[in-house]
Amino acid sequence: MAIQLYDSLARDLRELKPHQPDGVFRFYNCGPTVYAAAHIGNFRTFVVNDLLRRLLELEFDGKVRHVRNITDVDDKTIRRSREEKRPLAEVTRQWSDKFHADCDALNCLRPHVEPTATGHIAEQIDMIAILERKGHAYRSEDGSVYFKVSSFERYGSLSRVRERELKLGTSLKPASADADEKEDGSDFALWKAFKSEDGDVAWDSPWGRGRPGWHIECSAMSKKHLGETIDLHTGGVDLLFPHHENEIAQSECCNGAQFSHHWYHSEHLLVDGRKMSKSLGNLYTLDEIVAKGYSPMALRYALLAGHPRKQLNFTLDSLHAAEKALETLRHFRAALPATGGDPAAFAPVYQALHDDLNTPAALGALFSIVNRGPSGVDAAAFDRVTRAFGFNLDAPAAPKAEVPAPVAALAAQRWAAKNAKDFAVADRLRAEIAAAGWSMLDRKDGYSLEPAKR
RNA sequence: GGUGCGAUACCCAAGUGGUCUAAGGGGAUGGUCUGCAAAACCAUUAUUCGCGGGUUCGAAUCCCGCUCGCACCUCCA
Repeated sequence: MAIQLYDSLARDLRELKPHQPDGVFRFYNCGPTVYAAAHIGNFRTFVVNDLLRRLLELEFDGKVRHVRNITDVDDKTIRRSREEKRPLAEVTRQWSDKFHADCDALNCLRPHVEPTATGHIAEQIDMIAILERKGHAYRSEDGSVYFKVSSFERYGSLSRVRERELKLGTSLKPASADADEKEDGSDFALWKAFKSEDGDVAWDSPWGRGRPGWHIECSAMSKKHLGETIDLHTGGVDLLFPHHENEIAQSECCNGAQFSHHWYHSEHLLVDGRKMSKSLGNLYTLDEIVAKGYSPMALRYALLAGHPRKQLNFTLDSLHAAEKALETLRHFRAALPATGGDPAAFAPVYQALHDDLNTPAALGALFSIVNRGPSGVDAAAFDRVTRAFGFNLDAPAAPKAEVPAPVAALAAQRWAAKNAKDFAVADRLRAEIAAAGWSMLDRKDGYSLEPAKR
């Protein structure tokens, strides 16, 4: 069964397939802005895209070209660089590295190409120049260049922004900082003239010194690395408008060709039923999750436990559930015979994944198989299916915490008491160890200590 | 004000006209095992799907109304 995926532009499920004669599936995923550690909401999008990438590679026999950019110049990165009095490149390098480390921990495959905005200034300038030449862009007094939205008939087809604008109450129309420079409020910057706040971040261009606007980078990098027309463009729902709407306008006006055959947007993560925000204190990074004793793999599982096109309410309970579920999969894998079994047994799992990335249904189908027991299950087929999900079952469940000396001493005493069959003392010591927040696990030949489970 | 999404057991979450007396995970409870625990394994845990109408032989699923929640509306994945 082919992969069916919701298309945000067509507003319907559509089959994913390569459109170029070489049969390579071209896939662009809007990547992170590297000015701080990414949070778990960002990672939901990247984990979902990683799952999609894995399914595409299975479906098209590895003929997939996955591009995910890094936004390394924008208002936020510049602000961070100035606040810390460090060069922009140093700041963005730090957070790119951190992003990569986090993605590795979450078992996300590296994209085949990971272009940066600063590495594609010339390509962006080229596109802007073409847009200006074709009459889709204009210069303002200060040397900025704006895209003329009214010059693109189909503008708003992705987000239906036209309908929205018509009905928009005037009171809510926000005053944009550069409103005076634009001919129309919905026009957007292609090139931003240099301002003193930009410090030393500036490039020469036909319009003077400045820097590219945000939207143009994806159009330029997509064109360079995948061509004028791609098979799929993805990102979080927040990018639907204005970012992707603007990308379509720029790319199609510049190239005179359809930009992407398919658009996909994954929904946002909520934390404890609310939007993540610093003021609510519910914004987590991967490091914070790990510090709470959960594994990155559990986070991956938890992020896939809800349907990607539905808001997912993330809670620490969901990480606990994920950790347990992964443990069940590990035990099941260990119980599988080396060979034999029906390789087609996991078809319902793939079927659910191919049906618009229905990860909850797919996990349900997987556990239905697991619950029937290991006999007759093909180990290699099981490994393929866990690899498709991107679950690395060899990854440690959780980092080992250091046992405090007093707890270790109590444990040694209890082990001695137990071996002396002084069970009253042994039980008392177990209770003390538990009160200290630890569990003592007895085996025939010894014992180990673990932080107490909730 | 506009746009979109959602409401399924204690929590999370599939299912969108009959195979649903509703998948799956967590939790809880009981059992096997264990000196006792833990882990593992086994079993149980919604005749019901926000509320009220309607359509249909048949509805969690379609239609109408209502209530509640969430998100988005110019640079946030």
